[in-house]
Amino acid sequence: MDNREFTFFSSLPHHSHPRIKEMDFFSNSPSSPSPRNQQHHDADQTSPTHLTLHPVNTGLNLTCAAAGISKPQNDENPETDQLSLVGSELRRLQEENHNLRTALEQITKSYTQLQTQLFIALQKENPHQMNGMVSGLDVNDASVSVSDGEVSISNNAERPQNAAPPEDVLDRSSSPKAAEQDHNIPFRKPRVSVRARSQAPVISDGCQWRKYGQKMAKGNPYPRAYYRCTMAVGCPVRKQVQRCAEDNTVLITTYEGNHNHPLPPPATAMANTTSAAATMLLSGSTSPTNKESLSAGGYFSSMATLSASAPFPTITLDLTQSPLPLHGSHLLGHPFFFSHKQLPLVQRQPSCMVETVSAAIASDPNFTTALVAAISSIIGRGTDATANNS
DNA sequence: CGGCTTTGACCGGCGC
DNA sequence: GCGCCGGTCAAAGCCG
Repeated sequence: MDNREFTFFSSLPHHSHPRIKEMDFFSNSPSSPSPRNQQHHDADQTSPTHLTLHPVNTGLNLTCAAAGISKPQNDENPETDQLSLVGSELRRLQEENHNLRTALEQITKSYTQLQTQLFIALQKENPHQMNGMVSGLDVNDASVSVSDGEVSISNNAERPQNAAPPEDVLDRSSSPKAAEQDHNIPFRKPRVSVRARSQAPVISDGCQWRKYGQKMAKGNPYPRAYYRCTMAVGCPVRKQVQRCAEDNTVLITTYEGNHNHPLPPPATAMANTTSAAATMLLSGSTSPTNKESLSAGGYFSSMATLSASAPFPTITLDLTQSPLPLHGSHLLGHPFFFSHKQLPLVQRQPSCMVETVSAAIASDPNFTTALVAAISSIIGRGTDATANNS
């Protein structure tokens, strides 16, 4: 697996350091090597009570620390000048930060698109090799597209050559044989599988589900339950819930199909974030080493895989590493896995995506739940988008 | 009474 | 062709 994404994103903090170095507001020395050192300076020199500066709230603490400095024996004018200097520097840095974030957004977007295009091009150029890599996908009929940060996973074998509205796609989902007869191509539905630790029989994901069956699956002592989405009439989305045979604390939820209705707010909010995750997952694998799965380059390699070993192309998210691998070395650089504590002041991502995910990871115990619903929606929107584009 | 779960029957795909 | 298996159906029962 290549580490280009890792290198790309993990380089961000390094790039940021020289900028942050200029933001040593509290040190008498104009050059502090890092925000961490900045904190030490602050605690050691200006606050005998070990005033700690949270990296995210540096601005707030800056005000407090500056106000807390009482040096009556010193002349007031140099301090005022210093404050004004700090203020102007802060404004300059904010502007610079804005520019950097804009540039980063653009670069990230371009990079993701290029990765996707390269992957598709490689598939077409070397179908035999790629067939070995994605044995379950009909390479010539599978496509991955990214638009506006949203990923579209589609298998053109599922739909006719002429344009078809989402409803038609959904209809075919319920009658796979018809699609197979029409195109003489095996029908494959994309799926999203989420592994999460839960003692509950099922994780609530904001949608309403109705159980319509339960079976004992081979090789697993735990029954597999079948659910159908009942949030809207005729919604074809289904999910299977089963405990992991090896670890009964792990609940495996597999989603299939496209919602034909708006998602609940929690799922909708997370949909954008997980679409980014899926984008990274799909775009990071131009040279997979595993023949059965396309592992996400860099950040998602430890928790998400795109498996095409059939019969269904399946994205699997492993959320059983609890807590989430926020402290894993190669995840630190990914926007998806930024925690607030690790975000330097000027490197907070501009989109609400990062805010939402970071907050969810850090504080929301239902993160997994929301994530599940969101991923489910991604597959739906992706297929719909591709169907509409064709 | 409507919606949901339960559970055995049924169906189609697939491998031998 | 047969049996296995996964997935779905639908009748019966439960529950608020």
